Amino acid sequence: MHDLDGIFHALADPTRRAIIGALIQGPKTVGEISQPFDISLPAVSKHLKVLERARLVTRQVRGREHHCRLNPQSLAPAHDWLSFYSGFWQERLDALDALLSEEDHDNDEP
Amino acid sequence: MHDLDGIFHALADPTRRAIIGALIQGPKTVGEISQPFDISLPAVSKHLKVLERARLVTRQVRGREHHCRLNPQSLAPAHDWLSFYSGFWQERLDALDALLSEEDHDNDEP
DNA sequence: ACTACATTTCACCACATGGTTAATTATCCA
DNA sequence: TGGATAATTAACCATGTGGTGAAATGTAGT
Repeated sequence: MHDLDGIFHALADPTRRAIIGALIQGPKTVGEISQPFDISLPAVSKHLKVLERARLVTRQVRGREHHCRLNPQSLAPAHDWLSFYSGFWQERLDALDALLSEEDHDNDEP
Repeated sequence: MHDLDGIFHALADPTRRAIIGALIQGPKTVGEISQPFDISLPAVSKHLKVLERARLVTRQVRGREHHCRLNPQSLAPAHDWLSFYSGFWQERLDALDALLSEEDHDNDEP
């Protein structure tokens, strides 16, 4: 599986994005993470596993508490991918479109 | 459903990312899009529907051909989200970590 | 040792996903 | 009109997803 599959899939769920948003302030235990959400602890545990598999979150077990920490540099591949496709190419796509529609125009009026 | 759900979900599949990659050179028909892939036309059709729902691709029906066109500015929300979390915050997260581990250190040696 | 606590694992459910083949719709063209 | 072509829709299948409650695991504290 490509890295991007796992990263984008992890980001496609609003609960997981919210977990990331909560984790940006600093490490939190699983219980602390689950607190604002209206879902069971096992559900949160599963979300965390998805985030871990994508390396967006790392875990440090200290006693019975699992401290989860955001690993933002792992977002880089996704960010790079989007930077490549988003905005940057907009102008030259517009230019290409203009060119193509000119061609069409030429064909319409031979 | 939040926009980001659909966008990130659309991007989580390698076939769909490849379709986007193919479409960056300019509009293509469904047949042209499906040509490099080893999957059936209905499968491609489904992928295109996912991309359309996320507004990453628009379609213009001309006769029996459906011309699909990339809509890159629709990637902006995802790009913005990632810009916010990726890299930009890295330094201050590092600073926070340093601060926290100092505190821990203080606690270890009172 | 016993109990409380933090978290995971298990077994299950409803539903979505990505794929298939076959049938359908709609357009082009001779 | 009739046949080829472009694409979708329909019906189906295996697997994955997000959720649950109940049981299990492991650690902390008295």
